[in-house]
Amino acid sequence: MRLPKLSKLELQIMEALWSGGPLAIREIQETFPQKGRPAYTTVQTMVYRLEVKKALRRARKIGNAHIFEALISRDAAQRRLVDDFLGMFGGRMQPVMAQLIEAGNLTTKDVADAEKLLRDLSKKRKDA
Amino acid sequence: MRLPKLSKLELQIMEALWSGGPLAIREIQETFPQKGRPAYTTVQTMVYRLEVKKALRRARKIGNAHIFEALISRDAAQRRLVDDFLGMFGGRMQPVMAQLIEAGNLTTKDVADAEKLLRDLSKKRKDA
DNA sequence: TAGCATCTATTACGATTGTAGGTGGAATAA
DNA sequence: TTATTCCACCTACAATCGTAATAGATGCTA
Repeated sequence: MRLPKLSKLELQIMEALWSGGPLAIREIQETFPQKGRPAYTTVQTMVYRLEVKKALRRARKIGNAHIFEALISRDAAQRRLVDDFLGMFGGRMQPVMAQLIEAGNLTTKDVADAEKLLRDLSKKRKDA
Repeated sequence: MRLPKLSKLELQIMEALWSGGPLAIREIQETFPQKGRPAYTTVQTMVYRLEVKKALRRARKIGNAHIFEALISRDAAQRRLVDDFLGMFGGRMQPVMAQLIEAGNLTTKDVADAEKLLRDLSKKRKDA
């Protein structure tokens, strides 16, 4: 499993590490909104499981608390997520786009940005 | 659970019903490619579970075999799928698009189509 | 009608995910 | 130094999913 599959909660934990640097479990837990915040031990359990999956590791210790850091990149994790998602649609992009647009998730600006990104990317690929 | 969450396999089964009309379990099973086709009873179990979730129902009987039909629309199911997916990204569209494009999942044509769809849609909304 | 093929219905099991309690040890505050 | 707080570690458990076997009923075929 080069790129383990991460659940939503696992992703939220990874997100804390990606954007907040190495953190202790208590700190990760506190990145969740008070409303509906999971128990300390719940976060702990998920962190341990992420450790088993080699998605993160213990970087050092402060007092008796472990400090964890991400081992896989946000990009890699998201890539995996997108792949799985597309798999749900049989890999066909068209219905996905249609769905995004009809549900109003995709704005004109998003599409314009996408266009620009595509242009830049194809240019870069030509250059290389 | 107005819109139950469907797994990949469940979606594939629903897909058979959506595109193939009411089907018997054997028929659903045979829509899977020979290579890696799940056992008859595996499909059966999933169909039963979809029945409990009210995603499909027994429409009638032929001989002693039940014929199943979809109760939820492909659109509704996909909407749910997209929502969950966006939830994984914290609801932010931008990283999703970036990911799709960088992974090469999104072509120039896809974006052009999206643009057209957006235009048509905003026109329709203005008209209404 | 006897037997084979086919279905239904039930049951089981391992993996994953979300949830968290309990126990004991370490750090800190008084 | 003692009491309180915080943390680590282990254990548990229900729900969901994928997988399928088994047993019993039904229908078709020779």
